[in-house]
Amino acid sequence: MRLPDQNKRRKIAEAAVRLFSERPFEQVRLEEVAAAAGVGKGTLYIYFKSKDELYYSLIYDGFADLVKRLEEQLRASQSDYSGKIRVIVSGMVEFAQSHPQMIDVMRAAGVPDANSPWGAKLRELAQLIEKVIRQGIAAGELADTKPELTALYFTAMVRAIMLHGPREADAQAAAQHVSGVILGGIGKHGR
Amino acid sequence: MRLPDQNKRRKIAEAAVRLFSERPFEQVRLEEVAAAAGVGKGTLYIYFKSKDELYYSLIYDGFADLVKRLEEQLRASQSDYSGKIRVIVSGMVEFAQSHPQMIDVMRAAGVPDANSPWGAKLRELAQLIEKVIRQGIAAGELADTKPELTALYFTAMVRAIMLHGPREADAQAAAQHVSGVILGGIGKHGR
Amino acid sequence: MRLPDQNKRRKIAEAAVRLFSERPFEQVRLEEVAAAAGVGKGTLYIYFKSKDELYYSLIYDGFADLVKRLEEQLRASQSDYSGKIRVIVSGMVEFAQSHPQMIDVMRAAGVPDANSPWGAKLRELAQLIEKVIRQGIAAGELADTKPELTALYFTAMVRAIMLHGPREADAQAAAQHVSGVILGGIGKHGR
Amino acid sequence: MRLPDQNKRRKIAEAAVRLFSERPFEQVRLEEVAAAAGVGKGTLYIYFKSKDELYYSLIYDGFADLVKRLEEQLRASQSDYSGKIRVIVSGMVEFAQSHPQMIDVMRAAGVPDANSPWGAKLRELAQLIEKVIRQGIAAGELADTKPELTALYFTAMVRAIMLHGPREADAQAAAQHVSGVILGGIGKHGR
DNA sequence: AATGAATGAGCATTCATTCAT
DNA sequence: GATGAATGAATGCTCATTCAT
Repeated sequence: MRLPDQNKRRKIAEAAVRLFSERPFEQVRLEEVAAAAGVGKGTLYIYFKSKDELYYSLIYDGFADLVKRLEEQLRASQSDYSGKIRVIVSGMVEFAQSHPQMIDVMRAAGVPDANSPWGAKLRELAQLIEKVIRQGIAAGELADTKPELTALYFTAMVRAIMLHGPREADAQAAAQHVSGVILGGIGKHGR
Repeated sequence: MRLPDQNKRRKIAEAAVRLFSERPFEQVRLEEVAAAAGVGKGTLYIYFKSKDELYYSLIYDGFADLVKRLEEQLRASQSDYSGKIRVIVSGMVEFAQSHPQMIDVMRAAGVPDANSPWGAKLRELAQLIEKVIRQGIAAGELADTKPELTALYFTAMVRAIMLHGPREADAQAAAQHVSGVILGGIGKHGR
Repeated sequence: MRLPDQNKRRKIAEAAVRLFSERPFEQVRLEEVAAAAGVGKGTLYIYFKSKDELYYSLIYDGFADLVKRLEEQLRASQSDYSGKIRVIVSGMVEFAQSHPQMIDVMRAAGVPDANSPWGAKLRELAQLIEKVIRQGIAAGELADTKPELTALYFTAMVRAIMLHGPREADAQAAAQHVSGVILGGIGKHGR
Repeated sequence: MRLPDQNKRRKIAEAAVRLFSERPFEQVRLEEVAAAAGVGKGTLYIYFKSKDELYYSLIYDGFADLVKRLEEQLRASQSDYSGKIRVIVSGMVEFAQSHPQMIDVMRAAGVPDANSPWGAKLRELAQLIEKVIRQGIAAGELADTKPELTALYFTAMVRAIMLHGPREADAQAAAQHVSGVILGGIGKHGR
């Protein structure tokens, strides 16, 4: 008797992420996913209850991973709040780079149901960012009238660059730019 | 002999926009679109070659409309470049508000094929924004190292608010915030 | 525009009855039914909501037809109650002969849900028989302590002959035998 | 080395009979049977070659058991032929009562292939009954032109009562009624 | 032009059976 | 012997598209 192989689950997830990032949900056949993962079609159903569950669990895992990384990086960071903002943006860009699929996966997954596990994770990410901004404001280092909206811009901007930005764009340079705009805007100050 | 009835075409387009904004592409049945438009299923094929063509032509028309409005508003505007930026953001938010479907329609439509008509329109919008920024820089009023990236942020931020922003959010207040962040960032400039 | 063709519905029903009588429900593929009926697979779903509905509507129609025939034949018959019993058995055997499939179709359909339309029809048949027996009893011509059980024997006996009886068995001779056993059993023997 | 455990085989058979009597063949999953029997799915295949074999062997065993009981009861009985008929019907009803599943199991099992082991057993039952009738005729106690058909009625009538008869129906009263109808029909009425 | 009946490719999911452990 | 993870054939149903009327 073989035991449920978590390694196999990972192979399936990886194959699925790849395919779901290439084509929208409904155009990905589970048969392909199985073939790409090197398993039988039925095996998918041992590890995931349905196509939907497979799909959404990928998104959830992706976000959960990102949130976890950011929390660790923020905890480790000793910098001021501008620095923390840069850490967040940089982390998000880096994540988007090493998981190029996730961006597309997220694209295809419409507006999250607030109650869905992955919708909750997305909200968690926004709240993490919002918290940092508020702390920065309290520390007198940042100024923002609607941090909850600004938090949304982070993901939106990173996503925009990843999706539509020039392909050659050096990721860290892009991250710098995003951080720069968020922190300083494009208006000339000091005048 | 009846001529292709442009009025009927519009009724179909309106019904389609409504439905495509409620559910993703693959979940909208042409039969529903026909029913909602009050025409027969076969009639759709007189005015649109296929489901895809119907869908993408909606997006194209939406963007074309937006670009046209913005060009007019910018031409009419006498303000400085900060003001022009505000005009653009405000126009985009207003458009998103009066065409709440478009946002979702755009969401569902993956990364545009650069060659597709609607991809071209989207690019046109970005270039319009980029041009204003560059002119602002030339005029010494704005500062931005990568205007082509910043241009992307506009749509991304407006979209983020529309999709995930607090429902009560007053649209023009949100537009102000977006403009504010773009123009001034959230860092205290100590100046 | 073609109108829903009731002729086509009948062709489908006929093909389905044939196939369902050859093999049990789950072994009949709708694709075969469609092919046998000379229509496309999707056409089945225009006339029947699902495989189940197709199946049960066949049974219902079969029973409804039988009940209707029997009622007519009884109304036309001038004979005494023994004669009426013979009319019923003869009608049932004749029906089973001209619809050899129905017997098997009914076989596959387990115990009828009392609430299902076809369960109701089956009950109607039993009640029709029971009523005749009770009238015969009231007329002093028949004697039976449990007409509601006897009514059940009719279908059971006809079915048994059709399913397991010798193939050469002349149908009307078999009907005679069934009637004979039943009447011998419940007829008063002048003692 | 363990020997094939006949106790385990029986547990599987019991679980299977229960489930096959609740739902038709194709709706019973072997996984359930295994679970209900408290064994692993693979174990079923040690004791039964396939789902079909499991199923038909249940039916065979049921009929074999019934035939064996009837033969014993007939051998023990000292009564006349009417009495023997009553013994048979009573035995069948009793059997159906204590094996309520078998009735349904038999229902689901289409017309027996005459060559299948269980088809042969069913035939054996019919022949047992037929033989008694013929002996009764020879003894001048019964009269029947087609004992081979009458034999079929036994099972049919018992089955009808079990499947469709009123639930409250006292089993032995029902048996009496069946015997009564049959005997009234084939008994000499002193004329 | 307009219609909706007809079509059939396409696909998620189930489940009997196998086989590595 | 016993197990249950793995497999993939099999099938009901949907829906974009066509076309007879």
